[in-house]
Amino acid sequence: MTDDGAGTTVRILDVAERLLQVRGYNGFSYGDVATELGITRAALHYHFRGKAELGLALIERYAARFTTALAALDRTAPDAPARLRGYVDLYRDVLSRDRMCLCGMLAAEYRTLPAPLQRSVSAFFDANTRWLRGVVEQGAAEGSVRLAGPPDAVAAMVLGGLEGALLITRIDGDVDRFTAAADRLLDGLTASPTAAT
Amino acid sequence: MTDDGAGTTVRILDVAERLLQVRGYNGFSYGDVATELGITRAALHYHFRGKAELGLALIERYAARFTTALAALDRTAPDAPARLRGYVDLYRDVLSRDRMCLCGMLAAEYRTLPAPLQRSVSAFFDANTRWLRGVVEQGAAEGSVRLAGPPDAVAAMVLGGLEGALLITRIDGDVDRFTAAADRLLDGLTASPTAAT
DNA sequence: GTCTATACAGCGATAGAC
DNA sequence: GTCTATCGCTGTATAGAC
Repeated sequence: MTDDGAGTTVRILDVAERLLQVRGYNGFSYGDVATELGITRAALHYHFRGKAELGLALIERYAARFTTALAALDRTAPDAPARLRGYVDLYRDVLSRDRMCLCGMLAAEYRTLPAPLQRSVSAFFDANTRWLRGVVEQGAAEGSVRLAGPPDAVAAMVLGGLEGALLITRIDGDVDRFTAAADRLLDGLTASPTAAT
Repeated sequence: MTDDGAGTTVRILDVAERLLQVRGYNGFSYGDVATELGITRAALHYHFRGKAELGLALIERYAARFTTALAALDRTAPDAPARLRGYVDLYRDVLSRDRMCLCGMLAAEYRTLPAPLQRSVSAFFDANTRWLRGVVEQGAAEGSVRLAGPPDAVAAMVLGGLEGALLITRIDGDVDRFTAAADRLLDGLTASPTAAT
């Protein structure tokens, strides 16, 4: 391979990603990352010109992973309700690792971010909303999803609902409470009132 | 009155509150507040021993205001659906001033907060969840709310859904998108799929 | 590719004058 | 109640040795 041997760049990304998801962009420093890796801050500047570049790389890697996961759901999930359940699972996995969604965290700090990061965060949510809108439109067409409003509004509700449930339940790390809240969110969409989980 | 003349303490709280709701706890400094008020950082330390004490005062004032607003809803709103709509309005008002919910912001930064702030943030969400649970239980009893699961889970869904919708729509300040998403959140609760109210 | 050394701005906080 | 002055620490970032 043509990487840098031990894959220092990847190890930096891994550590920084965890710090960003747990503490936020303004809550971790180059020093935190360097200390944890046993290298110096100066060494970090070799791999990433500055904190903004590191942050941008983190968003892009995260968004790429998400895109892959959504494509996998498109392939494997048989129908819209299954895709929505799979989408919820993506968020629950984040919570079960004691983290906030990387872009949800950056959404809170949005006004303090360098412009390129703002653009990437915004693009992440646009892509998620588009995917969700497609799923609920498909579900409405095949009769498995009940649309009580414009597909865009339903997509925004699902996206916001999951980000918010993550934000709140992460306080005490209660995965069951997240799951219960997410189930209520979905069964207003996918279930007839008699078939609750 | 027995205040400090021009009400400097209140003016500090007002400025700091806005900075906290827009930039987050780790995104503003004593210097930011002092500069905006035309005083020095040292003067700030006269009114608040440190940033943590300022933060605590901000949460407590915010929570007290919220408690007052919820009590007002209990008095003025005729039934559960009206109370829920009034609750949504509280969040929309925050968004229309281009801010994030103060405690929602602190929830994102939770892991970086001093312990007293963590306790206060946690208490804020507990109080909101209790109030929402009471409202949906009342609504279920009077037949105006359809409970698809435990009242606690429904309350968590509403709270998380609104915090998340706020978090996401604040990116481009789209109040209409927030309203649309919040409406979808509520009409899964207050409308039956076969017969809207 | 990683280091030492360093620069410089900003942070929260304190002491003491006015 | 606000100021000046100062402290100690941390922040990001750079230059240049190895």
